[in-house]
Parts: sequence; C-alpha cells; structure tokens
Amino acid sequence: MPVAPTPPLSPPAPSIADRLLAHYDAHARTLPWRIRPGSTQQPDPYRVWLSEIMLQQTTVAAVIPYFDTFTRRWPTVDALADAADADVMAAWAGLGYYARARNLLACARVVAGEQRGRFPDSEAGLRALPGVGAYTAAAIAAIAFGQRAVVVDANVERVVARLFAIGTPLPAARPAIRTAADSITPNERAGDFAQAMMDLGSSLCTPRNPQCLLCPLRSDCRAAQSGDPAAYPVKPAKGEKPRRTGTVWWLERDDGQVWIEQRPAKRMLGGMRGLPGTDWDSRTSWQQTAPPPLAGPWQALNSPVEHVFSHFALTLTVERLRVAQQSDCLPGGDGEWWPLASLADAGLPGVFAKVARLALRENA
DNA sequence: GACTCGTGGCG
DNA sequence: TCGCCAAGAGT
Repeated sequence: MPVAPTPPLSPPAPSIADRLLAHYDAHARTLPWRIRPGSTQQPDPYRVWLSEIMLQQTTVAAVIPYFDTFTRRWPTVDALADAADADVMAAWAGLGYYARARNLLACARVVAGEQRGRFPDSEAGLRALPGVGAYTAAAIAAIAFGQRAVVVDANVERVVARLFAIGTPLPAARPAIRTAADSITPNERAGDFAQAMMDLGSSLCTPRNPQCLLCPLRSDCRAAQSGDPAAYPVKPAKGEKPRRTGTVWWLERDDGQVWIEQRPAKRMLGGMRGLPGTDWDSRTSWQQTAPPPLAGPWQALNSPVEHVFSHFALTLTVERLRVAQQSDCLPGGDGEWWPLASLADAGLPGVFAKVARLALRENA
C-alpha cells in the first residue's frame, strides 16, 4: 500500500501567551523588584513578597521609594522580623491601608520564626500567611518560584474581560474571568506571563482610551473587534460617598512640642500615631463623644481640613491650645509630647499630616 | 456578597 | 474640578 507523502507540518500558530511574552521581552519595564525577563537569576522571594504587599491597591510610582527604603533598612525577612513595630509603622506612613503594615510584620515573624526565614513555595502555603490573599499567593508562587498559577488582579481582570468580551457585570463576572484567565496561562514562564498581563493592563489596555493599535493581542481581542473595548469589564454603579465630620485638638507646648497619640491597633489608621480628636461621624458632636485632652480656651483655626478616604469624605475642625511647659495639667490618653521640628519623623498618616501643615501655617 | 480600609495621579 | 482608579485582604 503506497503511503501518501506527508504534507509539511506548518508550525502551530503562536498562542496568546506566546505573543504577549514576546511583547514583554521587548517592552518590560525596569522595576526595583523585577528580574530582567529571560535572566537566569532567581528572584528573591522576600523582595517579591514585599513588593506585592506594597503594590496592593497602590501605584508603582508610589511604591518605588518605599520599596527602596524598606529593602535598604531591612534587607532580609529576618531583619524585618526583628524590627520594632513603631519603626515599621512609621516607615509605612503615607502609603495607606495600614493593615498591610501590621500584617507585613506578622507575616515576617511567621516566616522568620516558624519557617526559618524561608517563604513557602506553594500557592497554598503562601495563602495561609497574614496579608496574603488569593492574588498575592498566586503572584508570589509564579514570580518568585516559577510555578504555574492563575494570577488575577484588576489589570488581568480588565484584559481578560476584553479579550473574551465578558459582558457580565462585576463582581458576578469573576468566576468566568478566572476560568478564561486559566485557559490562556502557559505552563512555562508563568511569572513573566503574569507580569506581562499586568504591564499590558497598566500601559495599553487601560480603563479609559485603551491603545488597541499598539496591542500585541489586538487580533485575539473580541472587545477590540466590537469597537468599544472600554465598555469591558462592566462595572456596577457606585453610590455616593458619605460625609463625616470631627474635631482634632492641636495641643502645643510653648517649648515647641505637640501632643501626639498612639491609635489603637485595629480599625482605621490602627497602630499609627495620630492627633487626638473625636470620632468621625455624621451624627454626633464631640460634646457627646470625647472631651479634649485638657480643659482650656481652645480656639478653632480659620479653615477646616478636608480629606477624602476610600469610603467617606471628612471635614475636620482643628481646635488649638497653647500651654506652658511647666503646666501642672497633663493630657489624658495614651500619647507623648513630640518636637515640632521633627514632626516628619512621627510617621503621621496623611490626614493628620495635613492638619499639622495647617496648624503650623496658621501659627505664623 | 457587602463593607471597611488611604493615598496620589490623571483625564 | 472631581470622580475614577491602582499588582486586594480581612471581616
């Protein structure tokens, strides 16, 4: 029986991952925590972990100086585990979402203690650490340990929703998005693939005005073909931000020190230093909730402080009182006198730093 | 699932 | 100017 000549095999068409990785090899950003794509060098799990925690809901530009400071001051997870809580919290000040800093320390101490300084190399092991959720566990497993993991953050969510034109509104679309992301995740170079997806989402496949003409996945993208890629993913309508009000007490001593309080460990700005004040609420006034730390002729500053948090807007009235160093009265509460000259070292969260700037400006 | 939890940049 | 948004996790 004559055998028909085998037709020459055409090479398989490049997959989505192939095209994306080729684009990444040519265009990857240089970042302090990133190993050059294709390098034989192994990433340091400590630096990958630290960067991923800092990058949660936080832009690359905001993270870079903090990452540099942390890694210079605490080069290893053991060094970080040995640090004093107050030092780490103060170093985190300004970066926001302070529960991350508390969990960062708790995680470092688990790894340094129970794991002898080694991070778990499995997604499940990582997921059990404080502050490490589904996204971060997958990202570390892929980037630091080269394991195949389905890494889905807001960038990937957007890219995948567009590639597959998933029209279900978030968050109901998440299972379908995850399945679709799984279907295009390669077995090799999973870490580079994850970072390539996130780079694509932050540079070309942006929430508004995506640059489809420059996108390596344009020919695969059903949203681009639909003509309105920015319509994906479909987001739920947002409610209005409530407004809250409160009072802050700027208690200044005539030798140039201000009364700073230590906030309780949980809840908003927990574990950070702050200025004394009332609760922030729309219903109550400070007369009912909390007295000032000292009785005296408190005087309101001319302008209030406005600050917008993730889930409410705040208007703070700043009341000022100057007392003599020798004053018999001591403020109540868990706090300390802090020199105005080195107030920047106190590590105040943004809202209190704003109050301090106003109080010092109106001092002049 | 729905809330809570910061901050800075950008269109 | 101002709402939207960012490499989410914990409760």
